[in-house]
Amino acid sequence: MFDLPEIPRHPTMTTQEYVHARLRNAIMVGAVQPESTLTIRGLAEYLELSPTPVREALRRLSSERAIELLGNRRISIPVMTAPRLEEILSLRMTLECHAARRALPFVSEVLIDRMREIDDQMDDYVQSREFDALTILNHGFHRMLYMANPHQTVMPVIESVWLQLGPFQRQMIHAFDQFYLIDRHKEILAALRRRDAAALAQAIEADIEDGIG
Amino acid sequence: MFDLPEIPRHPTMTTQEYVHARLRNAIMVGAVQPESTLTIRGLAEYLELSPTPVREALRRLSSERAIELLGNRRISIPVMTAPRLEEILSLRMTLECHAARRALPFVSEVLIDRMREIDDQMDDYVQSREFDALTILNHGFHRMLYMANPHQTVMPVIESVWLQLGPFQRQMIHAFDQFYLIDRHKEILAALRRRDAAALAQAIEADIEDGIG
DNA sequence: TTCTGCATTATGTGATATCATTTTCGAGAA
DNA sequence: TTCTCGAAAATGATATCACATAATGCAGAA
Repeated sequence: MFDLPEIPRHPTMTTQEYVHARLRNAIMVGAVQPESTLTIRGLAEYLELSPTPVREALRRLSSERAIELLGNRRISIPVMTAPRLEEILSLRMTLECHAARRALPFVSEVLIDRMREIDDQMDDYVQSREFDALTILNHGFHRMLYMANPHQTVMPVIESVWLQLGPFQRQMIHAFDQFYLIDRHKEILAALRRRDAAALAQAIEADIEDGIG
Repeated sequence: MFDLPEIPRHPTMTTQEYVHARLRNAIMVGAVQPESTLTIRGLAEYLELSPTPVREALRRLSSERAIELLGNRRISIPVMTAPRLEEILSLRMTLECHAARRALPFVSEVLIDRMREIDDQMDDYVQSREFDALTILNHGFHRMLYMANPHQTVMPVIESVWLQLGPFQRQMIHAFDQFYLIDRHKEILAALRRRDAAALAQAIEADIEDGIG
């Protein structure tokens, strides 16, 4: 019925945080099918814990627009339509360009090197065809840039957009040739080294655009 | 201790939804002081209901970044600093310009007329100095424009940003002369009538900029 | 076979109980 | 007076329970 990839649970985590993180990860990498029927009690039984923390985790995911809590006892992954996909990708471009532009003044050579390391790791995962790990690394690559801005407030919003694109992650990442994505990352790194805001925005837009396939 | 403005409760609302709506409204109009100490049980007692729905509402508000659930049993309104305020306002400009640009093709004369009606109402509330209602109406004015886009996905994000600015709403709205805000609305309406995207974005940026005071 | 009611089951919501931790606050020491 | 320590109270997290309601499935009719 469910197949939620396991994630490590740190001892400091509350049960609700663990459920949230596990569901979030599953949705993000596209492991939850849009047509799967979710119930609070069903998930609680699957995870072997009480409904209370599950309900709280689901409510949070609903606020992050990863799922929809319909009034009639149905929980669903939002249905994707062509206009909605276009809308979300457009929002993603706007947000990530905004974040990149405002992070640029805080970007150091050390940071660029660390981003390049992630990109190198991604090349390996492309070889071994570990797509879920690839998705996580791709997000990590972008996150590292945007988080350079110590005052940033946009990161949670971007994460929410990534979540909304999650159910299509596997389709996109399978259907599409990965080399484009990687090349765009190289363009992003080059723009960062030159501290070229315009080129950076253009590279990020192209990177996101490629995701459409 | 608390003073949460009452709101109507529709019979279809769950308790959790009611608590969320009431707290959200209170934060949005700036009725919750940043230094006020919130507890789940304290709020539950004040609202005369059990802690369960209160905790769920608080978690949702935390996901919307209206409040922060600190690990050590403290719930707080995020502290505002000058760089954070600048960051949030910058994000608000980016988001609302994006939303406006993408709503413009769907804007009708009827919609513009309805926006003008809200603006007229605002003039009245300025006279009677009903600032909380003015805040709600101002949001309604903007929301009506952005929601014209039937596929929009950005509105919840903008609402989240409004929430984060909530604790400073009363300060801003008191300290600042309202006529600027109203004038900017007139500029927005004029740009809409001309279907002038550039002027629209400029007017919205100016409207948000004025909020700084 | 297909549709319609109705009894059964499943589900979400909210209240309550319990437990581990943190906070609070006062007594005694410095 | 101010600081330290520990007992008492408060708090958050989770499990469980009760209730209303929605979904399900089966029996009988068409």
